[in-house]
Formats: sequence, structure tokens, C-alpha cells
Amino acid sequence: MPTSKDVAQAAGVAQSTVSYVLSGKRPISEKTRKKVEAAIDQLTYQPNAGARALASRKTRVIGLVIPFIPELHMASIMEFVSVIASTARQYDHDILLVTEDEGAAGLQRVVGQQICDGLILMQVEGEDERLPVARSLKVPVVLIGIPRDPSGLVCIDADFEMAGEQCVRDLAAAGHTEISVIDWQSEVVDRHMNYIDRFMHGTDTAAAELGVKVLHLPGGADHESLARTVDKGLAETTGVPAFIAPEGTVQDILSRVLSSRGLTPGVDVSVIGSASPTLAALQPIPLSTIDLRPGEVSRRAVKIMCQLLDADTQGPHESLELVPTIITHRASTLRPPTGT
Amino acid sequence: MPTSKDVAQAAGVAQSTVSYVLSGKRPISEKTRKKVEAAIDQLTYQPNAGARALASRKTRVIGLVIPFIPELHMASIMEFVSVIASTARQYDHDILLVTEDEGAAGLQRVVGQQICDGLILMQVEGEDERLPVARSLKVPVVLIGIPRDPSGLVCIDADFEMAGEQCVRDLAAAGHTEISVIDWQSEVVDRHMNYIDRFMHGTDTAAAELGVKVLHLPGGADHESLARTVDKGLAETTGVPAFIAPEGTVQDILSRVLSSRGLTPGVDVSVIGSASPTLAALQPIPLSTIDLRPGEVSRRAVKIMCQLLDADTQGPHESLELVPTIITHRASTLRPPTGT
DNA sequence: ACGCATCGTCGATACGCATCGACAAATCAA
DNA sequence: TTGATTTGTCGATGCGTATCGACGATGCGT
Repeated sequence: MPTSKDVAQAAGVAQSTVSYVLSGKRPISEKTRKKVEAAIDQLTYQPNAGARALASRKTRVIGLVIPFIPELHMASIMEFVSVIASTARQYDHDILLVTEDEGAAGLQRVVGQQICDGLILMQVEGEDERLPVARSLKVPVVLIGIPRDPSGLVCIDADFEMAGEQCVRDLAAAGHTEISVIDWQSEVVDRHMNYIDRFMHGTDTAAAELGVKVLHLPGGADHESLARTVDKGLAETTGVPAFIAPEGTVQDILSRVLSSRGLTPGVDVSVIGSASPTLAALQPIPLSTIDLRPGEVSRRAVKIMCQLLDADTQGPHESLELVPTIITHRASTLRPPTGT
Repeated sequence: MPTSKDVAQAAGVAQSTVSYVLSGKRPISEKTRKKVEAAIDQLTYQPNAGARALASRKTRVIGLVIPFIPELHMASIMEFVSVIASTARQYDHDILLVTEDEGAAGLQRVVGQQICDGLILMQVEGEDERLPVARSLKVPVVLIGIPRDPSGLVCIDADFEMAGEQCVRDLAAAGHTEISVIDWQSEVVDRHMNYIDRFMHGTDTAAAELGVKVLHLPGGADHESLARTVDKGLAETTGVPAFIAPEGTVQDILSRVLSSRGLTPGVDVSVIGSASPTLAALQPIPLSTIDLRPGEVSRRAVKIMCQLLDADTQGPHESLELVPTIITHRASTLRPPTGT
């Protein structure tokens, strides 16, 4: 592997000059720059990351703490991971994976060893054992998710409250007066995922305002328990039933249960799920969705992180950003009565 | 951040002694070791990764090149990623994410900058633009997937041929003589994923041997095109139809199509899908599955990589490892006739 | 008791880059 | 013309660790 010294020699300049050509932190004459760049190309020189990190005290690596809760919809997590990695590259950073099974100690490790300059935590819970650690770390930390006490932390998430409101408003506008909201699976609820409460609060707010009834039902991961849930929802509904299923795994099962009950979404029942536009369109009956915008949340998380890294002002930052959700009507919900 | 020099001072020894305590590469007296370890604890010292990499020429980081093909089943990719990361930690290594959108240049970058000691490539295609690069790199590369020409490469994958055989044998044993194999979606097939051919070859081999008929049908990502495919399969079958759907996204849709055709898996149709045991059990009708063992493949990939890194013998290694697949009977396939 | 191998520790150096101070040359103001 | 600045480059130093050679201390056999 060639070093900057080799480049310097090939270009007939000092090593420091090569460094300045690369960083632009001092003026360099056009002539010298050309020479150096030619030498770099010719040797296919690439700066050594370790040496760079050692000298500059910046690794240009961001640690990404990924959850691995089997109950969660893996596909959506992958969407976060993928977008975060791509976006990081746009800011000339790389992503180091930190798995949950190391727990909070993992955070201390990667920061302590100075493997990365900052951390992004996914799937932050209401009360998260990682929060005290996150607060005490001397590197920027961005949370995806809002803990119960976000003080001293930088958080970003989809606006679940808005999402809940949008769903209820949309169904109410379609003429529904009784709406069943299927909760996340109990395994997830028990982890005190704060976004669940926010979503439910949104549905209730909108319901109270519009004078419609919202029924909260427990979610479930298996066909049978979810079938019971659905039947309960159906039993308590007098008009055309409406379901909101904000979780990916739940909605897959839901649609099957409904069809086994002889109900067709968009005709004698309304269903709103959560999925990307692409996925929604692939369903047998195009699914009306509430888009929680994982891609946008990911992009902004990385952006915030990189801003914090650039600013590198030490003060304990604190901020909270909510990404607006988007509701999209498709064939799985009743059409609003036209006219009037 | 404390350095090994600080530790040395606190323990009253030389910096090099601290280093030897940590690495164990030279004998250290019990007394000195205790002193040093106490100082390490007290200062909560952690070695600086950059400096370590610079001096030792080892980063203890493995680059993981993840695909991001929307057509692929994201959930299963996440399974790979997650297990790879956890396993790497067991070997005291970390995982750096390299996204596909950098293409082959991304590989050169992370290796050239010496951000990582080796690469694991996921989702390797039959003809992959990354292969020539992989061969030319001077670091170990492990491929998950088998390219058409695996010479000079270290590959590991599930034994798709065995999987195809197992599926056909299993259905034949249950009395089926006509079996429909639903291919991967055309977007995936067009990428020349070698595993598809291997799977199909396995089904054909077994079919020829057992004297049963295998019908290959195109997959599809949407309900409508897959429905056509299924109908074609049904039309060409005289007895009880049997379907093999080795792809996650396809099988989800398949089950709905079948139920909309009035067919019940395990009763008047057999279905074999691919899923982890946990997922399979959650289906409305527990799904008979061919387990392609992503977790095991991931673990072995990391293990191979770490062995290559330890051995650090330079010679161009070459190997090919196939992980046996596991077929599991559940309720979605007919029971084999008992007795005789 | 003597040479010799082993043990345990130290000091010095290299790893590749960023950065600071110094300095010569070029530019400018008066 | 001269002093003050700016521009462009160089040399030296430090970042924190691993590792090599050296060296005193210890244990061994004879």
C-alpha cells in the first residue's frame, strides 16, 4: 500500500503538502496540486484510515445500534439500516454495526475504543437502559424514537400521533363511526415502545373531536389470536367495520382473517395498514396506508448526526424532530361519500 | 480518554509492559499483571482502535457488503446481517456496512483505506461485477452464494440443490406425482442468481429419479401475476396439486391465492415454503418448510473469515462449503400414506 | 561456583497522517 | 524603494499502540 510519503516522493514535494492538497486546509498552487493529484492517481493512493483517525481524532464512522427483537418486522428495520448506510456515505461516513446483544456495554466499547465518532440508536424504548449511557457519552448520539424523558437527548421519529389522527380522520370521512385499532403485539407493547402510546393518543384525540368511537384491540403474531381480536372488533361494530393495523406483521395476518370471515376490504370493511407505497400496491387489494416514512426518518437522523459531528461544539444538545406521516387512500378503504 | 501511557504511569511500569499484559505476547509476572490490570480498571482504559490498527496493521473489522434489491425478501437479509454481526463479536471483530450502491468501487475503498481486514459479500450473483475485484483484493473475501466460476474464491451457501431434492422427495413420498415449483420473481431470476439454478436442478434430479413430473412456473411479486401462475399450475395438474415456493415474498401471496381458489393447504393441496421454524408456526396453517438456514450460513461465513484472518497466510485460498438444508413437515402438506 | 538459557521489564522505534511553526517568494501599500 | 502582508511549501512533531532489541535478574545443570 502506498503512503502519502510515497505520493510526496513521486510528486517531488513534502508529505505535508500532499496532506494539504487532500484536505484543502492551506492554499496550494495549481501546479503543485496537479503534480500531487497525478501521483495519487498513478499510485492509486488511498489514505490509511487508522492513521487518519489517530492524527485527526475523527474516524468518520458512525455506530448504528440495531435492535434484534424477533417480534419486530425485520423488513422495516432493514429499510432503516439500508437508508442510513447510504445516507452516511453521502456525508462521507461509514456505518459500524453494533448489535443489541452487547447491551449498553457495547455503546461504551465502540465509543471508548474510538471506533466511531457518534452513535445512532434505533428502536428506542420509553424506558431504555441505554439512555443513561447515551447521556453520559462524550460523543453525539441520535435516537430514532422518543423516550419518555427526552431531556438532554437528540431524538427523531415519525409523528405517530399525527399518524393516528390521520387514520381516524380518514375513516371518519369515509363514513365510519366505529373504528377498531389493532394494537401492536403484546411482546412489543410490553417493551413500552413510546410510539404506540403516541399513536393511540392520536386516534383518541381525533375520535373525540369527530365524535366517533375508537376501539382498541390487542394485536397478535399468530393467526388464531388475531382472529379472536378481529371477531371481537366485528362483534362490537354495528355499521361497516373499519380496522387500523399499524404494524406490518399484524396487517399481513389481518387481511387473511378478514377474507376467511367473508369480508372484502374496500367493500364491506375498511382497512388501513402501514407499508411503503410500493409494497401497498402489490397487495391483492391495494392497501390504504399510513406511511411512517422510515426512509425520511433515517435520512434526517444521519443528517442531524453529521451536523453534530461537524459542529463538534461540546455542549449537551437537545432536540426533538417529528417527521410528518402521509396517509394514502387506496382500494382497501371505503370511498368518502361524494358531494355535499 | 486515558492512554496506555497513563495506565503505565499509574501502575509504575513502562508503556510496553501494559501492551504485553494486554496481548500476552510476552511473559509477565503475576505481580505486575495485577498492578496493570488494577490501573486499567481504575482508569477505565480502552485501547484506541486507530492507533492499534496503525501499529498492528489489523483493524479487527470485517466489511459486510449488503445487497439492496427491493425485490428480495428484506426480512431474510436482516437475518443474515444480524447473525453475522453477533458472530463477528464472538470472534472479537466488528462489522462495517458497505452498501451496494457504491458498487465494486466500494470494496476497493474500504480495503484501500484499510478500514477493514476482510470482506463478506452477500447475495453473490452468477456473474457478479464484484468478482474480479474480489479476486484481486489482497484481503480475505468470503462470498455468501456461489458464482458461476468460483475459482480462486471462498464461497459458502445453503445447499440449494439438496433443498430442491428434499422438497420433491417429500412431496413424492406424500403421494404427489405432479409438482409445481414456483420460481423466484423474474427480477431476481434475471440477475442470474445461481442458487435458483441449483434449486431447480435439485428438483429435476429428484423428479427424474422418482419418476414424478415437475412443472416450473414463473414467480411474481404481485397478487395478479402470481394468481395466473397458480391457475396454470392447477390446470396442468390432474391429481392433488402440490406447490413449492422457495421465496419468502412469493409464498405469502401464494397462500392467499390458494385460499381464494377454495383450496386448503394440507387438505386438497400441498405447499412447501421457506421460512424459519418460528415464522412457519405462526402461519394460519403451519407451513411445511424447507429451511435454508440463513443463520448457520452466516455463522460459518464469519467463522471462515476469522480463520483466514488468523492464518493470514497470503496464498490465494479457494473453498466451497454447502450447508445442508432441513425439510420439515407441518400441516400444509399432505401426510404420507401410513404403513407399507 | 560458573556459564547459560529463560524470565520479566524497559527504552526506542515505526506505523501513516494532520498540523503547527518557519521561511522564502510573491504581492501589495505607501 | 521598503516594510507589511499573503501565498506556497517544507520540516518537525505528535497521535497511541505494537514490537524489537537490550539488559538485569533468576533458575538451571554440572
